[in-house]
Amino acid sequence: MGIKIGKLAEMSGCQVVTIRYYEKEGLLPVPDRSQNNYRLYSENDVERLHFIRRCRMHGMNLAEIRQLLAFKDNPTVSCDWINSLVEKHIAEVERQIAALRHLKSHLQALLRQCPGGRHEGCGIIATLTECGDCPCCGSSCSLHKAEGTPAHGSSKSPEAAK
Amino acid sequence: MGIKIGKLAEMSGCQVVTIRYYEKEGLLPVPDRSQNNYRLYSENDVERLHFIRRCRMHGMNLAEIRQLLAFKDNPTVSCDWINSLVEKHIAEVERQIAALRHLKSHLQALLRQCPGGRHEGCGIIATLTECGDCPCCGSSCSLHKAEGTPAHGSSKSPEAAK
DNA sequence: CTTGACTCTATAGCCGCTATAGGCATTACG
DNA sequence: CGTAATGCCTATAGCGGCTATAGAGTCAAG
Repeated sequence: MGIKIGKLAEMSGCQVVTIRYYEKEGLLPVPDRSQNNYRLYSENDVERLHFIRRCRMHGMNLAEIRQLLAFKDNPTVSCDWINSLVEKHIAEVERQIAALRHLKSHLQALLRQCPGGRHEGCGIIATLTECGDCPCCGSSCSLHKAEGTPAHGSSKSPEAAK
Repeated sequence: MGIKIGKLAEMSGCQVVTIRYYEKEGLLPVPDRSQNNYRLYSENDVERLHFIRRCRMHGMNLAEIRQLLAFKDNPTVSCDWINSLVEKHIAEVERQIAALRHLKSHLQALLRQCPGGRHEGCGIIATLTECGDCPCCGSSCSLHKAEGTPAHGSSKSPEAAK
């Protein structure tokens, strides 16, 4: 008892600022303070933070984690909704995998448009400029509509937790 | 010539605000204005916006699109870097697919922990609480580290463009 | 003449953090 | 004892790619 925030961060593999953020978001309880105003955590908090981190890695967002924590703290109703939640996530993951596979085939088709080394008339630019149906799957291709494809280009480098 | 922003939005399948946003970001040129201060676009702008949208659907971020547009406007150098860019995206997409597949197996494992209908001792909660190795792949499982898994839970519903 | 559809600007919010600035507390070393 | 390196504190702003809201001007139809 009396774990400081840096130690907790180390134990849970997340950042100090993230812990304070979770506190602000109401996922972690307001902790005791030492006489010099440092946050002091207990073993309970360690477990709770681990739970939160594990949920995050399973793709849960903070609102869902809040619900799960509320249930965990006070499991008065059936947990069927948790099964449904997980099923919903599985379906969403499957949707994303399908979208990414589709995207991949598009990108591969793009690559074939340009053999490289050329100084003008890049086939990739040309293909991206064309208004016609896509060479991969025609006018009904879902890439022609706004689809919930994750913007992989903007994902941070993992930088594996030290 | 003289396409108003609403029409352009309709033609390109994106929102009016998004067009203004692209202008602010320097992807679309500052357009002419009608005498009542409405933006007026040309066929060139239509093509440019289509190009941008198509790039977005291929997972390019705005910085990358800026580069592609600069090249398109003034293709003085070799386009090899565009091939590399697309290859980089393919690799990233593959990484995400692998991560999502892994995540899916985790979620499915979670589902098996709880047959449902029970009023306490939910197996999913218990599994997420446990500190031990994950039931799917042991302590070395990448889900135990911070991995660049897209937060599918927070993705907006596609709401397919009208 | 009012209603409704469209346009304009400016600002704030979304998510889950991450970064920065400025300051206090503790500890190690000389 | 001084001082430098940590670690902790608060508060605020920024990331990406939009989306939402507020408040106001413009225009055509009924």
